[in-house]
Amino acid sequence: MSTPVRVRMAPSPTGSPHVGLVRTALFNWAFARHHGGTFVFRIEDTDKERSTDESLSSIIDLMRWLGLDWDEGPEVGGPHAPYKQSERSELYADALAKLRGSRFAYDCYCTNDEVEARRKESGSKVIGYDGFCRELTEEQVAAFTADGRLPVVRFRMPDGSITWHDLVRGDVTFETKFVPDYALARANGDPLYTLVNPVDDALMEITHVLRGEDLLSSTPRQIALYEALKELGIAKATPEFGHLPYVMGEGNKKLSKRDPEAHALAYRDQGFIPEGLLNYLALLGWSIAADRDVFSMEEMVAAFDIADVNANPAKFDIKKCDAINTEHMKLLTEADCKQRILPFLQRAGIVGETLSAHEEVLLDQLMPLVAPRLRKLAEAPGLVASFFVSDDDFAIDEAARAKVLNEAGLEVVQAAYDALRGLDEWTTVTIEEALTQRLVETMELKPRVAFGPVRVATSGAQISPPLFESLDLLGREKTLGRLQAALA
RNA sequence: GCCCCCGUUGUGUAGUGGCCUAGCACGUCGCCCUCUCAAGGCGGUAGCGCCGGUUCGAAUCCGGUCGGGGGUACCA
Repeated sequence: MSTPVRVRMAPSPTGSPHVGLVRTALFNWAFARHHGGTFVFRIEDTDKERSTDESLSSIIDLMRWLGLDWDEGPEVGGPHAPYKQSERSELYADALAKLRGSRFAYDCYCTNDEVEARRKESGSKVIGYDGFCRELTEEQVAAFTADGRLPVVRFRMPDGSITWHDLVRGDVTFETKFVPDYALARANGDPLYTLVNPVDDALMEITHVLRGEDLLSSTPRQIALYEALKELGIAKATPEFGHLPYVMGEGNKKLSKRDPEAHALAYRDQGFIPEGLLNYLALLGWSIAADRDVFSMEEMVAAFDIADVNANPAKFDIKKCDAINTEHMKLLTEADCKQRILPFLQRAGIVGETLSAHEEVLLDQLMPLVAPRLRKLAEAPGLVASFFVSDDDFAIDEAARAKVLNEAGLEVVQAAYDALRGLDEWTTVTIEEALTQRLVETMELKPRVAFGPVRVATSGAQISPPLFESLDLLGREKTLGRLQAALA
Protein backbone atom coordinates (compact mmCIF):
# COMPACT_ATOMS: atom_id res chain seq x y z
CA MET A 1 0.00 0.00 0.00
CA SER A 2 1.33 3.39 -0.92
CA THR A 3 1.88 6.25 1.49
CA PRO A 4 -1.22 8.36 2.07
CA VAL A 5 -1.11 11.62 0.20
CA ARG A 6 -0.19 14.73 2.19
CA VAL A 7 -0.05 18.04 0.40
CA ARG A 8 0.15 21.58 1.66
CA MET A 9 -0.22 25.15 0.73
CA ALA A 10 2.19 27.48 2.38
CA PRO A 11 1.42 31.11 1.67
CA SER A 12 3.42 34.03 2.94
CA PRO A 13 1.05 36.42 4.66
CA THR A 14 2.19 39.51 2.82
CA GLY A 15 -0.32 41.80 1.17
CA SER A 16 -3.69 40.85 -0.18
CA PRO A 17 -4.10 37.26 -1.38
CA HIS A 18 -3.55 36.68 -5.06
CA VAL A 19 -5.64 34.58 -7.45
CA GLY A 20 -2.51 32.60 -8.21
CA LEU A 21 -2.51 31.53 -4.60
CA VAL A 22 -6.10 30.40 -4.96
CA ARG A 23 -5.32 28.36 -8.05
CA THR A 24 -2.39 26.67 -6.31
CA ALA A 25 -4.49 26.03 -3.22
CA LEU A 26 -7.29 24.63 -5.36
CA PHE A 27 -5.08 22.16 -7.18
CA ASN A 28 -3.50 21.02 -3.93
CA TRP A 29 -6.91 20.69 -2.33
CA ALA A 30 -8.38 18.81 -5.29
CA PHE A 31 -5.36 16.53 -5.36
CA ALA A 32 -5.69 15.77 -1.66
CA ARG A 33 -9.43 15.18 -1.84
CA HIS A 34 -9.15 13.05 -4.95
CA HIS A 35 -6.68 10.76 -3.24
CA GLY A 36 -8.40 10.84 0.11
CA GLY A 37 -5.30 12.51 1.50
CA THR A 38 -4.55 15.34 3.87
CA PHE A 39 -4.47 19.01 2.98
CA VAL A 40 -2.16 20.99 5.22
CA PHE A 41 -2.24 24.77 5.55
CA ARG A 42 1.02 26.24 6.79
CA ILE A 43 1.98 29.86 7.18
CA GLU A 44 5.35 30.89 5.86
CA ASP A 45 5.98 34.02 7.83
CA THR A 46 9.75 33.82 8.03
CA ASP A 47 9.94 37.24 6.48
CA LYS A 48 9.16 39.22 9.59
CA GLU A 49 9.42 42.51 7.79
CA ARG A 50 6.62 41.85 5.37
CA SER A 51 4.33 39.43 7.15
CA THR A 52 1.19 40.87 8.70
CA ASP A 53 -1.72 39.55 10.73
CA GLU A 54 -4.13 41.35 8.42
CA SER A 55 -2.81 39.45 5.49
CA LEU A 56 -3.02 36.16 7.33
CA SER A 57 -6.60 36.68 8.37
CA SER A 58 -7.60 37.69 4.88
CA ILE A 59 -6.07 34.49 3.53
CA ILE A 60 -8.04 32.49 6.07
CA ASP A 61 -11.21 34.42 5.18
CA LEU A 62 -10.59 33.70 1.56
CA MET A 63 -10.09 29.98 2.07
CA ARG A 64 -13.20 29.77 4.22
CA TRP A 65 -15.24 31.66 1.70
CA LEU A 66 -14.05 29.42 -1.11
CA GLY A 67 -14.74 26.30 0.90
CA LEU A 68 -11.22 24.98 0.46
CA ASP A 69 -11.11 23.27 3.81
CA TRP A 70 -7.85 22.15 5.36
CA ASP A 71 -7.22 19.20 7.63
CA GLU A 72 -4.27 20.61 9.49
CA GLY A 73 -3.31 24.20 10.02
CA PRO A 74 -4.47 27.41 11.63
CA GLU A 75 -7.72 27.22 13.58
CA VAL A 76 -7.91 23.44 13.24
CA GLY A 77 -4.53 22.43 14.63
CA GLY A 78 -3.03 19.03 13.91
CA PRO A 79 -0.27 16.61 14.85
CA HIS A 80 2.48 18.77 13.40
CA ALA A 81 1.53 22.01 15.12
CA PRO A 82 2.42 24.78 15.23
CA TYR A 83 1.69 25.64 11.62
CA LYS A 84 3.24 29.08 11.66
CA GLN A 85 6.90 29.15 10.88
CA SER A 86 7.46 32.00 13.27
CA GLU A 87 6.57 29.56 16.05
CA ARG A 88 8.83 26.78 14.88
CA SER A 89 12.22 28.36 15.47
CA GLU A 90 13.62 25.53 17.62
CA LEU A 91 12.95 23.04 14.87
CA TYR A 92 14.91 25.07 12.37
CA ALA A 93 17.70 25.75 14.85
CA ASP A 94 17.98 22.04 15.46
CA ALA A 95 18.04 21.20 11.75
CA LEU A 96 20.55 23.94 11.15
CA ALA A 97 22.84 22.70 13.91
CA LYS A 98 22.76 19.19 12.51
CA LEU A 99 23.48 20.41 9.01
CA ARG A 100 26.26 22.66 10.22
CA GLY A 101 27.88 19.79 12.06
CA SER A 102 27.83 17.63 8.95
CA ARG A 103 29.68 17.64 5.65
CA PHE A 104 26.52 18.87 3.93
CA ALA A 105 26.95 22.48 4.97
CA TYR A 106 29.69 24.89 5.87
CA ASP A 107 30.19 28.34 7.28
CA CYS A 108 30.84 31.04 4.75
CA TYR A 109 32.40 34.38 5.58
CA CYS A 110 32.45 35.94 2.14
CA THR A 111 30.86 39.27 1.33
CA ASN A 112 28.95 39.80 -1.88
CA ASP A 113 31.63 42.15 -3.13
CA GLU A 114 34.32 39.56 -2.64
CA VAL A 115 32.35 36.93 -4.48
CA GLU A 116 31.64 39.31 -7.32
CA ALA A 117 35.29 40.38 -7.55
CA ARG A 118 36.45 36.78 -7.78
CA ARG A 119 33.85 36.02 -10.43
CA LYS A 120 35.03 38.90 -12.58
CA GLU A 121 38.62 37.90 -12.20
CA SER A 122 38.01 34.29 -13.13
CA GLY A 123 35.77 35.20 -16.06
CA SER A 124 33.27 32.57 -14.95
CA LYS A 125 29.90 32.68 -16.63
CA VAL A 126 28.16 31.15 -13.68
CA ILE A 127 26.77 33.81 -11.43
CA GLY A 128 26.34 32.96 -7.78
CA TYR A 129 28.50 31.69 -4.99
CA ASP A 130 31.79 30.13 -6.00
CA GLY A 131 32.40 27.79 -3.08
CA PHE A 132 35.36 29.78 -1.77
CA CYS A 133 34.70 28.89 1.88
CA ARG A 134 34.10 25.20 1.25
CA GLU A 135 37.50 24.19 2.63
CA LEU A 136 38.63 26.86 5.04
CA THR A 137 41.60 26.25 7.30
CA GLU A 138 41.37 26.93 11.00
CA GLU A 139 43.67 29.89 10.51
CA GLN A 140 41.39 31.42 7.92
CA VAL A 141 38.35 30.96 10.13
CA ALA A 142 40.22 32.51 13.04
CA ALA A 143 41.20 35.45 10.87
CA PHE A 144 37.62 36.06 9.75
CA THR A 145 36.36 35.76 13.27
CA ALA A 146 39.01 38.14 14.54
CA ASP A 147 37.83 40.45 11.82
CA GLY A 148 34.41 40.40 13.43
CA ARG A 149 32.77 38.53 10.60
CA LEU A 150 29.81 36.26 11.23
CA PRO A 151 29.22 33.37 8.85
CA VAL A 152 26.17 32.42 6.87
CA VAL A 153 25.57 28.70 6.64
CA ARG A 154 25.81 27.35 3.12
CA PHE A 155 24.63 24.13 1.66
CA ARG A 156 27.27 22.23 -0.25
CA MET A 157 25.81 21.17 -3.58
CA PRO A 158 26.99 17.72 -4.64
CA ASP A 159 28.66 17.08 -8.00
CA GLY A 160 26.85 15.61 -10.94
CA SER A 161 23.29 16.17 -11.99
CA ILE A 162 19.89 16.02 -10.37
CA THR A 163 16.83 14.71 -12.16
CA TRP A 164 13.30 14.43 -10.92
CA HIS A 165 10.09 13.45 -12.55
CA ASP A 166 8.01 16.57 -12.34
CA LEU A 167 4.34 15.73 -11.96
CA VAL A 168 3.29 18.25 -14.56
CA ARG A 169 6.38 18.61 -16.73
CA GLY A 170 7.95 15.19 -16.87
CA ASP A 171 11.68 14.63 -16.33
CA VAL A 172 13.69 17.72 -15.51
CA THR A 173 17.46 17.67 -15.12
CA PHE A 174 19.88 20.22 -13.75
CA GLU A 175 23.65 19.96 -13.75
CA THR A 176 24.65 20.89 -10.23
CA LYS A 177 27.56 22.95 -11.48
CA PHE A 178 24.89 25.47 -12.43
CA VAL A 179 23.37 25.36 -8.98
CA PRO A 180 25.64 27.28 -6.62
CA ASP A 181 26.00 26.54 -2.94
CA TYR A 182 23.24 28.50 -1.29
CA ALA A 183 22.62 30.06 2.09
CA LEU A 184 20.48 28.23 4.64
CA ALA A 185 20.66 30.87 7.34
CA ARG A 186 21.62 34.46 7.71
CA ALA A 187 24.76 35.51 9.53
CA ASN A 188 22.57 36.53 12.44
CA GLY A 189 21.33 32.96 12.67
CA ASP A 190 17.88 33.49 11.17
CA PRO A 191 16.95 30.54 9.00
CA LEU A 192 16.02 31.28 5.41
CA TYR A 193 13.23 29.99 3.24
CA THR A 194 15.71 27.64 1.58
CA LEU A 195 16.02 25.74 4.84
CA VAL A 196 12.69 26.29 6.47
CA ASN A 197 10.48 25.24 3.59
CA PRO A 198 12.04 21.81 2.99
CA VAL A 199 12.45 21.20 6.71
CA ASP A 200 8.77 21.85 7.32
CA ASP A 201 7.75 19.73 4.38
CA ALA A 202 9.97 16.98 5.74
CA LEU A 203 8.69 17.21 9.30
CA MET A 204 5.10 17.43 8.16
CA GLU A 205 5.74 14.46 5.92
CA ILE A 206 4.48 16.15 2.81
CA THR A 207 4.40 13.64 -0.03
CA HIS A 208 3.65 15.89 -2.99
CA VAL A 209 4.73 19.49 -3.44
CA LEU A 210 2.51 21.27 -5.96
CA ARG A 211 3.59 24.86 -6.31
CA GLY A 212 4.18 27.66 -8.78
CA GLU A 213 6.73 27.31 -11.54
CA ASP A 214 8.74 30.13 -10.05
CA LEU A 215 10.10 27.54 -7.63
CA LEU A 216 11.12 25.18 -10.42
CA SER A 217 14.74 26.20 -10.43
CA SER A 218 15.09 25.89 -6.69
CA THR A 219 13.97 22.29 -6.81
CA PRO A 220 17.38 20.73 -7.47
CA ARG A 221 18.85 22.35 -4.40
CA GLN A 222 15.90 21.20 -2.34
CA ILE A 223 16.28 17.66 -3.58
CA ALA A 224 19.94 17.76 -2.62
CA LEU A 225 18.97 19.13 0.79
CA TYR A 226 16.50 16.29 1.26
CA GLU A 227 19.28 13.78 0.76
CA ALA A 228 21.11 15.45 3.61
CA LEU A 229 18.00 15.69 5.79
CA LYS A 230 17.32 12.01 5.29
CA GLU A 231 20.82 11.09 6.28
CA LEU A 232 20.57 13.31 9.35
CA GLY A 233 17.32 11.68 10.37
CA ILE A 234 15.17 14.76 9.81
CA ALA A 235 13.36 13.70 6.64
CA LYS A 236 11.85 10.33 5.92
CA ALA A 237 11.50 10.76 2.20
CA THR A 238 11.84 13.21 -0.64
CA PRO A 239 8.45 14.40 -1.84
CA GLU A 240 7.40 14.40 -5.43
CA PHE A 241 7.25 17.78 -7.12
CA GLY A 242 4.82 19.30 -9.58
CA HIS A 243 5.24 22.82 -10.87
CA LEU A 244 2.07 24.60 -11.82
CA PRO A 245 2.11 27.21 -14.58
CA TYR A 246 1.68 30.86 -13.89
CA VAL A 247 -1.54 32.78 -14.05
CA MET A 248 -0.75 35.60 -16.42
CA GLY A 249 -2.11 39.09 -16.64
CA GLU A 250 -2.12 41.61 -19.45
CA GLY A 251 0.64 41.28 -21.97
CA ASN A 252 2.92 38.43 -21.16
CA LYS A 253 3.55 39.16 -17.57
CA LYS A 254 2.68 37.17 -14.52
CA LEU A 255 -0.46 38.58 -12.93
CA SER A 256 0.98 41.00 -10.42
CA LYS A 257 -0.42 42.52 -7.30
CA ARG A 258 -0.75 45.73 -9.21
CA ASP A 259 -3.35 44.22 -11.51
CA PRO A 260 -6.86 44.64 -10.14
CA GLU A 261 -7.77 41.12 -11.28
CA ALA A 262 -5.11 39.71 -9.01
CA HIS A 263 -6.88 40.29 -5.73
CA ALA A 264 -8.85 37.22 -4.83
CA LEU A 265 -11.08 38.73 -2.17
CA ALA A 266 -12.19 41.42 -4.59
CA TYR A 267 -14.13 38.74 -6.45
CA ARG A 268 -16.21 38.08 -3.38
CA ASP A 269 -16.93 41.78 -3.01
CA GLN A 270 -17.90 42.02 -6.66
CA GLY A 271 -20.45 39.28 -6.18
CA PHE A 272 -18.74 36.28 -7.69
CA ILE A 273 -19.67 33.04 -6.04
CA PRO A 274 -17.03 30.51 -4.99
CA GLU A 275 -18.39 27.88 -7.37
CA GLY A 276 -17.82 30.20 -10.29
CA LEU A 277 -14.43 31.55 -9.36
CA LEU A 278 -13.06 28.13 -8.49
CA ASN A 279 -14.44 26.57 -11.66
CA TYR A 280 -12.86 29.30 -13.73
CA LEU A 281 -9.52 29.06 -11.98
CA ALA A 282 -9.50 25.30 -12.42
CA LEU A 283 -9.76 25.88 -16.15
CA LEU A 284 -6.44 27.68 -16.08
CA GLY A 285 -4.27 24.69 -16.73
CA TRP A 286 -6.75 21.88 -16.41
CA SER A 287 -9.91 20.67 -18.09
CA ILE A 288 -12.50 18.16 -17.06
CA ALA A 289 -13.49 17.08 -20.56
CA ALA A 290 -13.09 18.01 -24.20
CA ASP A 291 -16.53 19.53 -24.57
CA ARG A 292 -17.48 20.82 -21.17
CA ASP A 293 -16.16 23.48 -18.86
CA VAL A 294 -18.82 24.01 -16.21
CA PHE A 295 -18.52 21.67 -13.29
CA SER A 296 -18.82 21.43 -9.53
CA MET A 297 -15.97 20.94 -7.09
CA GLU A 298 -17.27 17.45 -6.39
CA GLU A 299 -16.87 16.67 -10.06
CA MET A 300 -13.44 18.23 -10.09
CA VAL A 301 -12.31 16.21 -7.11
CA ALA A 302 -13.51 13.02 -8.75
CA ALA A 303 -11.77 13.78 -12.03
CA PHE A 304 -8.63 15.62 -10.97
CA ASP A 305 -5.31 14.13 -11.99
CA ILE A 306 -2.17 16.20 -11.60
CA ALA A 307 -0.72 14.54 -14.68
CA ASP A 308 -3.43 16.22 -16.76
CA VAL A 309 -2.37 19.68 -15.71
CA ASN A 310 -0.98 21.77 -18.53
CA ALA A 311 2.54 23.11 -18.24
CA ASN A 312 2.02 26.32 -20.15
CA PRO A 313 1.04 29.56 -18.48
CA ALA A 314 -2.55 30.75 -18.85
CA LYS A 315 -3.79 34.27 -19.21
CA PHE A 316 -6.50 35.36 -16.84
CA ASP A 317 -9.60 36.29 -18.83
CA ILE A 318 -12.13 38.16 -16.76
CA LYS A 319 -14.83 37.78 -19.42
CA LYS A 320 -14.66 34.03 -19.31
CA CYS A 321 -14.55 34.20 -15.55
CA ASP A 322 -17.78 36.22 -15.66
CA ALA A 323 -19.39 33.74 -18.00
CA ILE A 324 -18.51 30.75 -15.86
CA ASN A 325 -19.79 32.55 -12.80
CA THR A 326 -23.06 33.30 -14.58
CA GLU A 327 -23.48 29.61 -15.34
CA HIS A 328 -23.11 28.77 -11.67
CA MET A 329 -25.49 31.55 -10.67
CA LYS A 330 -28.11 29.88 -12.83
CA LEU A 331 -27.63 26.67 -10.93
CA LEU A 332 -28.45 28.26 -7.59
CA THR A 333 -31.86 27.60 -6.07
CA GLU A 334 -33.89 30.70 -5.29
CA ALA A 335 -33.56 30.10 -1.58
CA ASP A 336 -29.79 29.78 -1.85
CA CYS A 337 -29.54 32.80 -4.08
CA LYS A 338 -31.60 34.80 -1.61
CA GLN A 339 -29.27 33.97 1.25
CA ARG A 340 -26.27 34.95 -0.80
CA ILE A 341 -27.57 38.30 -1.98
CA LEU A 342 -28.67 39.25 1.52
CA PRO A 343 -25.31 40.67 2.61
CA PHE A 344 -25.21 42.77 -0.54
CA LEU A 345 -28.69 44.14 0.13
CA GLN A 346 -27.80 44.86 3.73
CA ARG A 347 -24.59 46.60 2.83
CA ALA A 348 -26.55 48.76 0.37
CA GLY A 349 -28.98 49.63 3.13
CA ILE A 350 -31.90 48.16 1.22
CA VAL A 351 -32.96 45.81 3.98
CA GLY A 352 -32.17 45.75 7.69
CA GLU A 353 -29.66 43.55 9.47
CA THR A 354 -32.52 41.27 10.37
CA LEU A 355 -35.32 41.03 7.87
CA SER A 356 -38.75 42.27 8.85
CA ALA A 357 -41.67 40.01 8.00
CA HIS A 358 -42.56 42.31 5.16
CA GLU A 359 -39.04 42.32 3.76
CA GLU A 360 -38.92 38.57 4.02
CA VAL A 361 -42.13 38.11 2.05
CA LEU A 362 -41.28 40.70 -0.54
CA LEU A 363 -37.85 39.25 -1.10
CA ASP A 364 -39.29 35.79 -1.52
CA GLN A 365 -41.71 37.11 -4.10
CA LEU A 366 -38.93 38.93 -5.90
CA MET A 367 -36.58 35.99 -6.14
CA PRO A 368 -38.25 34.28 -9.12
CA LEU A 369 -37.95 37.53 -11.05
CA VAL A 370 -34.45 38.43 -9.96
CA ALA A 371 -32.51 35.22 -9.54
CA PRO A 372 -32.55 34.17 -13.21
CA ARG A 373 -31.07 37.44 -14.42
CA LEU A 374 -28.22 37.75 -11.96
CA ARG A 375 -24.71 37.25 -13.26
CA LYS A 376 -23.15 38.34 -10.02
CA LEU A 377 -24.60 38.79 -6.57
CA ALA A 378 -23.70 42.46 -6.59
CA GLU A 379 -26.25 43.09 -9.32
CA ALA A 380 -29.10 42.30 -6.94
CA PRO A 381 -29.34 45.64 -5.11
CA GLY A 382 -29.87 47.54 -8.33
CA LEU A 383 -32.74 45.30 -9.33
CA VAL A 384 -34.63 45.21 -6.06
CA ALA A 385 -33.93 48.55 -4.41
CA SER A 386 -37.05 50.25 -5.80
CA PHE A 387 -39.32 47.68 -4.16
CA PHE A 388 -38.04 48.42 -0.68
CA VAL A 389 -37.51 52.13 -0.82
CA SER A 390 -40.00 54.42 0.94
CA ASP A 391 -42.05 56.86 -1.09
CA ASP A 392 -40.00 59.72 0.28
CA ASP A 393 -36.76 58.16 -0.75
CA PHE A 394 -37.86 56.93 -4.14
CA ALA A 395 -35.99 58.75 -6.88
CA ILE A 396 -35.76 58.39 -10.61
CA ASP A 397 -32.33 58.07 -12.14
CA GLU A 398 -31.72 61.39 -13.87
CA ALA A 399 -30.18 59.92 -16.98
CA ALA A 400 -33.14 57.59 -17.36
CA ARG A 401 -35.58 60.42 -16.80
CA ALA A 402 -33.93 62.61 -19.39
CA LYS A 403 -33.88 59.85 -21.92
CA VAL A 404 -37.25 58.25 -21.44
CA LEU A 405 -39.55 60.64 -19.63
CA ASN A 406 -39.65 63.28 -22.28
CA GLU A 407 -42.90 64.74 -23.53
CA ALA A 408 -43.97 61.61 -25.33
CA GLY A 409 -42.88 59.50 -22.41
CA LEU A 410 -44.96 61.48 -19.97
CA GLU A 411 -47.98 61.05 -22.20
CA VAL A 412 -47.45 57.33 -21.94
CA VAL A 413 -47.17 57.56 -18.17
CA GLN A 414 -50.42 59.49 -18.02
CA ALA A 415 -52.14 56.90 -20.21
CA ALA A 416 -50.79 54.11 -18.08
CA TYR A 417 -52.05 55.83 -14.98
CA ASP A 418 -55.49 56.16 -16.52
CA ALA A 419 -55.51 52.55 -17.62
CA LEU A 420 -54.48 51.20 -14.25
CA ARG A 421 -56.36 53.39 -11.79
CA GLY A 422 -59.69 51.76 -12.46
CA LEU A 423 -58.52 48.15 -12.41
CA ASP A 424 -60.84 45.92 -10.39
CA GLU A 425 -58.28 43.29 -9.82
CA TRP A 426 -54.53 44.00 -9.35
CA THR A 427 -52.69 41.03 -10.79
CA THR A 428 -49.86 40.50 -13.23
CA VAL A 429 -52.37 39.38 -15.84
CA THR A 430 -54.83 42.24 -15.42
CA ILE A 431 -52.01 44.79 -15.38
CA GLU A 432 -50.53 43.40 -18.54
CA GLU A 433 -53.93 43.34 -20.26
CA ALA A 434 -54.77 46.87 -19.25
CA LEU A 435 -51.44 48.33 -20.31
CA THR A 436 -51.24 46.40 -23.55
CA GLN A 437 -54.78 47.31 -24.46
CA ARG A 438 -54.32 50.97 -23.77
CA LEU A 439 -50.73 51.61 -24.87
CA VAL A 440 -50.11 49.10 -27.60
CA GLU A 441 -53.50 48.57 -29.12
CA THR A 442 -55.24 51.89 -28.65
CA MET A 443 -52.27 54.20 -28.87
CA GLU A 444 -50.52 51.88 -31.33
CA LEU A 445 -47.17 52.22 -29.63
CA LYS A 446 -44.36 49.74 -30.06
CA PRO A 447 -44.04 47.69 -26.90
CA ARG A 448 -40.65 49.10 -25.97
CA VAL A 449 -41.91 52.64 -26.44
CA ALA A 450 -45.01 51.84 -24.45
CA PHE A 451 -43.46 50.12 -21.47
CA GLY A 452 -40.20 52.01 -21.16
CA PRO A 453 -41.66 55.13 -19.59
CA VAL A 454 -43.77 53.06 -17.22
CA ARG A 455 -40.71 51.16 -16.16
CA VAL A 456 -38.67 54.27 -15.50
CA ALA A 457 -41.49 55.98 -13.64
CA THR A 458 -42.15 53.03 -11.35
CA SER A 459 -38.69 51.50 -10.88
CA GLY A 460 -36.64 54.63 -11.26
CA ALA A 461 -34.34 52.94 -13.77
CA GLN A 462 -34.22 51.70 -17.33
CA ILE A 463 -33.34 48.25 -16.16
CA SER A 464 -35.66 46.33 -13.88
CA PRO A 465 -37.25 42.96 -13.35
CA PRO A 466 -40.12 42.20 -15.76
CA LEU A 467 -42.58 45.09 -15.67
CA PHE A 468 -46.01 43.55 -15.09
CA GLU A 469 -44.81 41.26 -12.35
CA SER A 470 -42.99 44.19 -10.82
CA LEU A 471 -46.07 46.41 -10.73
CA ASP A 472 -48.04 43.55 -9.26
CA LEU A 473 -45.55 43.24 -6.42
CA LEU A 474 -45.20 46.98 -6.00
CA GLY A 475 -48.93 47.21 -5.40
CA ARG A 476 -51.65 49.44 -6.71
CA GLU A 477 -51.05 52.29 -4.35
CA LYS A 478 -47.32 52.67 -4.91
CA THR A 479 -47.59 52.11 -8.62
CA LEU A 480 -50.22 54.79 -9.08
CA GLY A 481 -48.39 57.09 -6.71
CA ARG A 482 -45.13 56.79 -8.62
CA LEU A 483 -46.81 57.28 -11.97
CA GLN A 484 -48.45 60.37 -10.66
CA ALA A 485 -45.25 61.64 -9.12
CA ALA A 486 -43.47 61.24 -12.44
CA LEU A 487 -46.03 63.49 -14.04
CA ALA A 488 -45.66 66.24 -11.48
C1' G B 1 25.57 35.96 -20.22
C1' C B 2 24.39 31.09 -18.10
C1' C B 3 20.62 27.41 -16.49
C1' C B 4 15.58 25.74 -16.67
C1' C B 5 10.49 25.86 -18.36
C1' C B 6 6.84 26.92 -22.14
C1' G B 7 4.87 27.45 -27.56
C1' U B 8 -2.92 24.61 -30.90
C1' U B 9 -7.82 30.59 -33.38
C1' G B 10 -7.99 37.06 -29.55
C1' U B 11 -8.38 33.94 -24.60
C1' G B 12 -8.70 29.03 -21.99
C1' U B 13 -8.42 24.25 -23.66
C1' A B 14 -9.35 18.98 -26.42
C1' G B 15 -5.93 16.40 -29.19
C1' U B 16 -0.26 11.23 -27.06
C1' G B 17 1.05 8.95 -35.55
C1' G B 18 -4.28 7.86 -39.51
C1' C B 19 -11.15 8.94 -36.23
C1' C B 20 -8.35 16.36 -37.61
C1' U B 21 -11.44 19.23 -44.29
C1' A B 22 -8.24 20.41 -36.03
C1' G B 23 -13.44 19.64 -31.42
C1' C B 24 -15.49 22.62 -27.13
C1' A B 25 -16.05 27.16 -24.31
C1' C B 26 -15.42 32.45 -23.73
C1' G B 27 -14.85 36.66 -26.88
C1' U B 28 -16.14 38.87 -31.37
C1' C B 29 -19.48 39.66 -35.80
C1' G B 30 -24.42 38.92 -38.09
C1' C B 31 -29.46 37.24 -37.74
C1' C B 32 -33.78 35.63 -34.73
C1' C B 33 -36.68 35.98 -30.11
C1' U B 34 -37.90 39.90 -26.71
C1' C B 35 -41.67 45.15 -22.20
C1' U B 36 -35.80 46.76 -20.16
C1' C B 37 -31.75 43.78 -18.55
C1' A B 38 -30.10 38.96 -18.32
C1' A B 39 -31.05 34.60 -20.65
C1' G B 40 -32.13 31.76 -25.16
C1' G B 41 -31.87 30.09 -30.59
C1' C B 42 -29.19 30.05 -35.41
C1' G B 43 -24.95 31.17 -38.25
C1' G B 44 -20.03 33.37 -39.32
C1' U B 45 -14.86 34.58 -37.75
C1' A B 46 -10.13 32.99 -36.49
C1' G B 47 -5.26 28.43 -34.76
C1' C B 48 -1.16 23.71 -34.76
C1' G B 49 5.57 29.83 -34.16
C1' C B 50 9.23 28.52 -38.07
C1' C B 51 12.67 25.10 -40.74
C1' G B 52 14.34 20.41 -41.50
C1' G B 53 14.05 15.09 -40.48
C1' U B 54 11.65 10.11 -39.31
C1' U B 55 7.13 7.82 -41.57
C1' C B 56 2.91 5.40 -46.61
C1' G B 57 0.97 9.26 -43.15
C1' A B 58 2.78 14.35 -37.97
C1' A B 59 -0.56 19.27 -34.18
C1' U B 60 1.17 14.58 -32.25
C1' C B 61 8.09 11.57 -32.66
C1' C B 62 13.41 13.70 -33.39
C1' G B 63 16.82 17.87 -34.37
C1' G B 64 17.46 22.86 -35.03
C1' U B 65 15.68 27.70 -34.90
C1' C B 66 12.77 31.75 -33.28
C1' G B 67 9.72 33.77 -29.62
C1' G B 68 7.88 34.20 -24.51
C1' G B 69 8.61 33.32 -19.32
C1' G B 70 11.30 32.13 -14.88
C1' G B 71 15.77 31.55 -12.07
C1' U B 72 20.59 33.09 -11.28
C1' A B 73 20.04 36.77 -3.11
C1' C B 74 22.27 36.66 3.89
C1' C B 75 13.56 37.40 -0.72
C1' A B 76 9.78 33.91 -0.65
